[in-house]
Amino acid sequence: MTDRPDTPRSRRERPAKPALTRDSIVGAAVAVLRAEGLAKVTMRRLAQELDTGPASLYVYVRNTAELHAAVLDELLGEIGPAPADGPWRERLERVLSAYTVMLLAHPTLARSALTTWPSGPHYLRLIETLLALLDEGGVAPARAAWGVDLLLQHATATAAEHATQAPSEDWDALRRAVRDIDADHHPHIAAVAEELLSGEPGQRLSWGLRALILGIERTAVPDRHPNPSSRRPS
Amino acid sequence: MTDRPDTPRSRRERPAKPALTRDSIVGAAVAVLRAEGLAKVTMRRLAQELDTGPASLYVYVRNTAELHAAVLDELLGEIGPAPADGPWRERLERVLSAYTVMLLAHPTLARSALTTWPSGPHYLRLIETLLALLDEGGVAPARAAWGVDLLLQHATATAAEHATQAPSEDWDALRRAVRDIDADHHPHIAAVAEELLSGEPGQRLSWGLRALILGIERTAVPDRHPNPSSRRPS
DNA sequence: ACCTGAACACCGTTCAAGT
DNA sequence: ACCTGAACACCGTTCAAGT
Repeated sequence: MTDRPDTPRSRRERPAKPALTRDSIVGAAVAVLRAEGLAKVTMRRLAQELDTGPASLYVYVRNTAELHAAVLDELLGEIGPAPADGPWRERLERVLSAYTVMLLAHPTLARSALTTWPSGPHYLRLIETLLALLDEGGVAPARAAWGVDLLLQHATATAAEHATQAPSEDWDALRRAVRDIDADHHPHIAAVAEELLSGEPGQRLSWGLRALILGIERTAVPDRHPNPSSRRPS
Repeated sequence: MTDRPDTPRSRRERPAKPALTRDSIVGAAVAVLRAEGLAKVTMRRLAQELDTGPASLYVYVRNTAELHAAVLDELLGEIGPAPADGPWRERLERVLSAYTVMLLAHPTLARSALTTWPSGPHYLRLIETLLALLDEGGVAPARAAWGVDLLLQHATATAAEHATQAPSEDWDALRRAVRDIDADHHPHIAAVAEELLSGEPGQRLSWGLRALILGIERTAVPDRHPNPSSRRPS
């Protein structure tokens, strides 16, 4: 922040044009995300922020989707490490909740995370943490591997669901449709109408995660190399 | 298609301007979706298709998200009824697979379905079918109600994951990252690297659905009215 | 190699004015 | 009430030309 008079600067009006690098682009993207949401994290807006034209960004970032993935990985760095004590199930649930809560602050980012596979360092660290906890719980490695995918997908999709433009407008429509259902044509919906709509978001997330963990523990993954002699009972 | 000379028509060049109704808009949307994908199902394009200006569509459709939801419900009408024989688990899996396969043909539609809650008649019919199958399997109603949400979310998210613009580009990045992982820093990832990436999409979907169903069956939903005297063991 | 101005080909939505 | 032209305020991405 200190002004260094010996630094040559061609323009005096702006607070020093930042060097154009991948990091400076992602940094600007995170700043805009925080201040105005993902909708404003566009190539054009970032170019403006970095005092250049949109075309320049394409030297460092393949496209908008890749940029959003980089932003997500950056935010992922901010969820703390896994809690150290307590039963593994609870710790697993807490890590995934923290991930979901972070995404809930930026649901549109969750939406893009479902489509573009993140592969940054913080995402890999999260996967490592989840695998370690499942391993600690004695979950068979193959199930754990596929399970991580299922758990992250659930967490991400749960956050993404909240990325509506007009919040609770189509949710209202569904609620009305379920409440006013014709019991003759849809007896099962009518019977559980209240339950379909009940529950705090936090309760439903927690229930979903626990159901998933149980299912992962107890559902055998198909053999990768179908070889009768090496088949172990599961 | 027959030309009826007695029908008054102000313009002779176009094949008769269709009446502007919600149905004609959704119909045009489905046609464009089939021919060119959801990316082209825009207000402007539809207006052009219906020989009017984009502003006219807003009389019948609140916004683009609502339009996409209507399109999804329309397509939902085309997946046949639930299979009649076989164990309930298998039939449940088959209904959800059919839903997923339909969405896989239009992954971007799956993406929007995660955000905008559909509430059309065909979607309600699907929910009814799922509840009926879970009921047949003896799954407690409250678990079935929350479970339907989980199952549909999984099916939708699985399809949405395939909605990449540049297919298998970031997936390649993740695969490289996992294969080249540093075993010292990420021992668990290194140990199951192959499993993380293994499996046919169909196998993983099937495994995921079975894990979910099991978890739903066996995970108790929290009491809605916490009342000690009415608490039943689960 | 890196950077960019300008262009191409689009968007969603609103609003005042018409019928 | 229904419909619309025109405008407002944007997009992502490419490419030829510059340094």
